[in-house]
Order: sequence, then structure tokens, then C-alpha cells
Amino acid sequence: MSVATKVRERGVPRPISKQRLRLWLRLLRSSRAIEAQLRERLRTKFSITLPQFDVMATLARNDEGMTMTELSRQLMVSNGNVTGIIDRLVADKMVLRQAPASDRRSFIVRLTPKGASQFSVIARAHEGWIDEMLVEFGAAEAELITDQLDRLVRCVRAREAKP
Amino acid sequence: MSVATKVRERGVPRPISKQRLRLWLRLLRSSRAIEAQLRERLRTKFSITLPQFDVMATLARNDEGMTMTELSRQLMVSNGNVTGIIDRLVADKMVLRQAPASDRRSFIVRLTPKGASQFSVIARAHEGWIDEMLVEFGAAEAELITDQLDRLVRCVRAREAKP
DNA sequence: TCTAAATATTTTATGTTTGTAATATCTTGC
DNA sequence: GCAAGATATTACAAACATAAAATATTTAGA
Repeated sequence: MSVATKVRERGVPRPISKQRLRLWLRLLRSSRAIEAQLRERLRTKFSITLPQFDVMATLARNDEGMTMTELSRQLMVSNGNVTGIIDRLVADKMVLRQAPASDRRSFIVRLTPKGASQFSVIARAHEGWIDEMLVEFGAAEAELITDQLDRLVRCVRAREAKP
Repeated sequence: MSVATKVRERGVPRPISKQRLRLWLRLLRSSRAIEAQLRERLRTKFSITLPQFDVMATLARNDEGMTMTELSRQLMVSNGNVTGIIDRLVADKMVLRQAPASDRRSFIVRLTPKGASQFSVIARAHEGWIDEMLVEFGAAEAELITDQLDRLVRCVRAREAKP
């Protein structure tokens, strides 16, 4: 199914799998480098954690609110997990839980006005930090890499849960 | 300091920072997609966590062992954290702690023979999984992206802890 | 030299996030 | 009404970050 094993002469370990491994390690290192800085700045400047910011960003894109399950799916995070993050955001009065009349099993979670205005401030700062961190990358180049990573995600997802 | 704000006519929000933001979000999504699969497979096939595998990989590259501080620096993980991971690996008899005669403050951590042989098995499977996940990417393309990410990491690191 | 301060290494403590599994509650199909 | 499925929470273990504490080493100064 794969044309991968082509260069393979005289006992040389095939370089393609090593090259792909290097790509993965670099991918990991890149996202960790950025993540570490974001985490640090969110903590010191806004006293918020990265997952809490992720939740607020997702809720900001869904103005009418979402259920916990929708939230956990969009965040790619287990449902049993979102509960705790929401708990803390509720304690901080950034989000609120609403019980919909239709389905009493679920909750609708949404940003409070305070949460929405706070988020827009943080989001602006966040965009600025990224802009600064990636300042060497122009629009065309950033778009090129974005497209390659898009393809990578599709390639990986297509092979998940298969075997 | 930045040439970033160039396209900026008629109140249009500048697209470059948005494009960089997209790049970052895609980077995050890519690494999480791969990470989730690795985590799942390591757990089901080898009953080991991803951080434990990371530690073993680092120790395998340093055959004579390392101190906890060296380990936490190479892993980009806080030192107070490595303790717990090592504790579990020691309990599983995969690594051992040695007290060096030279510096009685520190410990040398290294793989046991069992740990080393177990790691080589897992590492082979790991490389195979990555090879399969990234099968659409050829050597030249993988190398290109690797180089771009290398540059990205350097760009990000150069701006850390500065302001 | 000898004591005290500064430094280095690691662990412990606390809080947050994460995943999996088990549980409680509610809805829906029959 | 009851079984099957959906939804959210709770429980537990691992990982992670930060801060503080414990221990060992080095250095400065009298």
C-alpha cells in the first residue's frame, strides 16, 4: 500500500521512516515551544490556564451556547474532563450553565457578558503574541505550511481507529 | 520592529496576523492528532504512557545515564515533574537511580537492561506507527517541512523570556 | 580555618488538566 | 412500562506547572 520502502540498498536502514519520525519530533517540539510561552503569558498576564482559554474561545465562536458533549468534541478532549474546566470558569463567573427545557439530561454552557468581554481582551493579546512569535513567517509562507499541516491532519485522521 | 502590518487598507483587519494564528492552530491540531494516537497505542499495546516513553527514549540516547535536571531540560518538562514519572518507571524496574560519588546532591538515572530491551521493542513499533500515519509524505517533502519547523522553533525560542 | 551565605539538586505540596471507567439521570423506542 | 441509548458527573490515576522545602555543595569573609 505504500511506496515508502524504495531507497534500500546494502543494509542501509531505510531513511524514509526516519525522516518521517524526524518530522513528527519537530512538530512536537514546535507546538510545545509555542504552547509553553502561551501558557506562561496567559498565567502571568491574565491568571488563566490554556485549557480555560481554549474553552472560552470555543464558546465565543458559538454565541448561543453548546452542550458539554459538543464542547468536548470540538475541543478533542474527553467529556469527563470538560466538567472540571467549566466548574472553574463558572466559579470565576466567566461562563454559566443553563438547563434547557427540552432535555433535562444536558446543560447549555455559554459565556457570561463578563466572560465575553474578558475573552475579547485576551484574544487580542493572544493574537499579538503569536504574531510576534512567528514574525519571520510571511503570509504566503504561513499559508503554505498551514496547507501542508492540513493535509497532514487529514492523512493522520484517515488512519485512526482503523486497525 | 516588524514589517507585519503592511496590508492595511480601509479598516480591513490585517490578514498576516490571522494567517499566523491559523498556522499555530493547525500546528496544534496536527501534533494533538498524532499524540492522541500514539498515546492510545502505547497504552493498549505496551501499557505505557507517552511521557514514560519520552523518558525512556531520552535515557536510551544517553547510555551512561543522566541527572534529573539534565533529563527535565531535554524533555522540556519541569523538574518537579520528572520525579513522578521516574518513580513509576523505577517501580516497573525499567530504570534505576544511582548515587554518584562525585556529587552527593544528585542522582544518575539510567535504563536497566530490561528497560533497554523493552524500549527497543517499543521504539520499533513507534517508528512503524509514525511511518504509517505519515505515509503520504515522501522523504523530500518531510525534510522540507522539518526544516520549516526547525526555523519556526528557532524563531519562537529567540523571542522567549525577552520582554 | 571556620562559619555563614549563596548556589545547586532533588523532592514534596498544591492545583489544574487529562484520560478512562463507573455511575446517576434522563430520553426514546418498543 | 421497560430496555437501550444519551448526557453529564464522579472517581481514580497519571501528568504537568509552580512554589516551597530539604539536602548537599561551594564561596565569601572574619
